[in-house]
Parts: sequence; structure tokens; C-alpha cells
Amino acid sequence: MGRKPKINQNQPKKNTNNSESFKKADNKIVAQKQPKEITRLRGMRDILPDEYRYGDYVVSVAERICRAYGFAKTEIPALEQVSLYERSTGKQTDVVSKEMYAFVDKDNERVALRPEATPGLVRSYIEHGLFNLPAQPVRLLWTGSLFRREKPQAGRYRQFSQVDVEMFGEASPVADAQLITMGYLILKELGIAAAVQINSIGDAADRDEYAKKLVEYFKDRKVRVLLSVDDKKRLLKNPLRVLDSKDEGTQKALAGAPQMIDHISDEARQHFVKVLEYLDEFDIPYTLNPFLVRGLDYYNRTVFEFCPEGEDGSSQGTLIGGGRYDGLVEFMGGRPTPALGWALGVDRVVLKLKEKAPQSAGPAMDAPDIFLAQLGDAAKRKAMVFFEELRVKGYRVAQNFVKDNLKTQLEQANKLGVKLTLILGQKEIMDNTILIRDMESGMQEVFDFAKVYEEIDKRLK
RNA sequence: GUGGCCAUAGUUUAACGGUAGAACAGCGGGUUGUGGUCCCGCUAGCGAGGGUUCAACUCCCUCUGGUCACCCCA
Repeated sequence: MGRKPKINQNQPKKNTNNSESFKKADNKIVAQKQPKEITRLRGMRDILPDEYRYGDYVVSVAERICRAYGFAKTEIPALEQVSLYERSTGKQTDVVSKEMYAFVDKDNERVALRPEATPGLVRSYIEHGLFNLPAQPVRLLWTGSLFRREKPQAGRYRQFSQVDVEMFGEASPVADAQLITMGYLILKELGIAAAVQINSIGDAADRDEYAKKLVEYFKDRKVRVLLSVDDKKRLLKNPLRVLDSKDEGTQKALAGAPQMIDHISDEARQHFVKVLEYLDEFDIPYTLNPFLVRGLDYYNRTVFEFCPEGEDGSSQGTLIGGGRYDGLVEFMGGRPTPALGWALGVDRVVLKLKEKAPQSAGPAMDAPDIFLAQLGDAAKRKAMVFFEELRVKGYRVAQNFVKDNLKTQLEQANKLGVKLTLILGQKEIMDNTILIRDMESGMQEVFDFAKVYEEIDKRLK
């Protein structure tokens, strides 16, 4: 919050305005540039260790569960051709048309920082012929940063992280249900109360047909007057988006509107019913939301969103969002390949995690059990060797060989919350012994150095 | 991108149109090779620029950043 310190390029701290001129070697007077503050760019942030552990924890839980379901970690470029996103995400979408960091590179190529992971993963799938992989369907797992030039807000940065899963080559509704299950399990393990909303938007043809019906419906003066200005625009640009409008008038107007579910093909409906059956089987609670549509062009059939309980989603509350995109691989130049996926917004999940469990045990720092303190040069040398030995044997040990006095070292040991502090000094070196101090009781005893492992094992139990 | 609210040490904050106060953190002490609790000291701040005024951290404007709603999305 608030101001962050600025890095002033000039040494004297107070005199910021010393834009003096100075003489160069050739005696020409050159105006010195105003010292510019170097700060973070808007919507960008540094994630410091204390904060980082939350995201780290979320990612580790998500990745572990995804791996268990057969997904394998993948990396893709942060920079791609602009046309990749224009074609897949959709040239008309806000993500591509307004929010993408796109520029012309030196070799005259239009490139963009990835605003989404799915297009890159689809491109990668096609480009490497992953449909030839022995293990089908192909299950890809990706974690990383994405870039969107939006107006920043809490849980919404211009560089943000997602965990993405994508499954290629599987048309069965089991796949839909499994993916939703994975999302459910991740949030559950993180202790976040979230509910999944689900809908089917049918196939591309159904959508077009339905969109026409919707436009038709709103031609009626009586319902049209209820629409907000925004929604009238939407009706022209992307009629389906009117469905999840937050506007009260629009919601009233929708009361008598044709339902999407009545306008999707029998196949798509069958598929949807199956998905729901499997979810029932897995005992995953869900809410049918006939107004759920998603903003990206490529979705078809099943779409879903996990929102924190008590929040009716659709805003920036969405924790996980995804769906099917059976047509995308072919549209992008690959073979016809059914596919689906979701994305988890790491920053938003972290926000919820901190809300629910500010100091939960999960995202704790790597807490050491032992602190190794040293006094005197000879002891330091021995301690350095000993420390490495402890590390290799798997003990979680902290140290500060840079500080020489014992007081400081014990202070640090205390702050780290270790159970034991081992103390090596001149005396101990001479006697070939070591001190073991129990940090809670403050009791300490001398032990034969040879017995140190035996003793710490006993005490760490 | 549109609109509202906000901006004080590293962090959380107090006050006032008249010299910015605290807590926590950090650093150093309370004699030597012993932490936590306690005591003392030190470091450190009005986001930037302009205006009004004898005087601005305080009032006004602009910018920057944050935040909330909309838009959009994870």
C-alpha cells in the first residue's frame, strides 16, 4: 500500500533538484539530465519472500494435484506473434484489442507479451505434433506470468500468474468432469470455500443460432427499454455477453428471454447431462447457471467458473475459469481435436487464502529446526564443514557465519524459532565437544562431538 | 478506458493553517562465550509539481500511485 521508496540515482539524498550543468572534457557545457526516479511500472509488483510463499504454496498444491491427474509441466514463450492471440482469443475481445502489450519488433515482426496461456499451448501442441504422442489425451500443465494492460486493482495486476491445465484429444464428458474435479480439489485443499457454476453454451452453430434468437428477443420495445446502455452495445458486439450482465434492468429484461439450454443441439445437451452426472458421481457440488458465458471466442459446450462462496462471480472474483474449446485446434491449423482447459488465478486465490487463513500453516516459510552457532576462527572453520554435513544428511539448519558474537547468533536462532542451537567455540574445539541448547527451556549441555547426531535426533523427535 | 475514495518513517498509524508524535521492525547499548521478557539510545517520514496564504503535511489544481465500482478477465 501507499508509496514505495524510490531509488534516487543521485547519491546526495536531499538534493533531488540538482540539475546542474557540468563541463565535459572538451569544455562544452552540457545540461545534466534531471535525475529520474526509477520505480516500478504501474500494475507491476515485486513479490517479496514473505508474500511469495503464499503464491508458492498455491502453485505447489495446484501442481501436485494436476500431476496426480496425469498433467505434465510445460513451458511456452512469453513473447509470441500477435496473430496467435488475434486468431485464437479473438481479435474483437478486449483482451486482445485493448489490453495486450503488442509492439513491432526490430525485424518488423508484430509481437505480443502473452495475455493468455491457452493460445501458446495450442500452438505448441500443433507445432510439435503432440497428437502423435503415445499417451493420449495430451495433458499439459503450465504455470507462469501473463500480461494485460488493464487498470490495476487488488488481485488484478498487469503481470499476473496463472496455473493452466489443458487437455487435448478427449471429447468425452468425463474429461470435463475431471477437470472441474481437479479445480474443486485444489481449492478444497487450500481451504477456500468456493462454488463452481457451470453451463453449456453448445457448439459454434448453436451459439450463432441462439445469438440471433436473443437479438430477436430484444427487438421487442418492451424489453429493449430495460437494457442498459452498455448492454445495448453488447447486443451488437457480442450478444451472449448480455446474459451475464450485472445490470438490474437487463436482468429483468432477461426474465422472459429464450434459454440457451433449449437451443443447443441434442449432442451438446447429451454431453452436458453426462458431465453433470459425473460430477454427481464424484460428489462435486455445482450450480447450474444458464447465464454463464465466457468472454473468449473459442469456448464451446461446457463452461465453468469457480467463485468464492457468497460472491456471485462474474467480476474479478473468479478464481478458476475454463471450458471446452473443441474447435480451436483445427481453427489454428491443426487437426480437428477436441480440447478443454481451465486457468487458476494465483493472485486471486492468494487473496482469498490470506483472507481465510492469514497465518495458516500451509504457506509457512521453510522453518529450520537447528541453528549452528560458532565462536572464534577455528570453530568457524569446523562449523562450516559441519553445517554442510548436516545439510547433506537432510537436517534443516540455519547459520550465520558472518556474525561472530554469540548473542547475535542466539537472537537470530530465536527469531527463526529453531528448537535447538548447536554451539561450537574454542573450548569445544579443544575438547572435541559441542554444546546443545534447547531454545525453549534455555537448558544446555555439553556433548561429545561424536554423539551429536544421536542427541539431536533424539531431541528433534 | 469511465467514475468515486485515498496517499504521513520499512510497516501500521496520530495530529494541526504556525517546528510532524507513536507503535512495531531495524541498528546499538544495559562489560567478557548465551536468545525470548525488561530498560535506554539511534536511524528513518508528509508521493511529485504548481497555486492560495505572512505561514500549507493540512485548502485548491495537475500528475503519479493505490483502492473500489463499471468495463473486462483469472
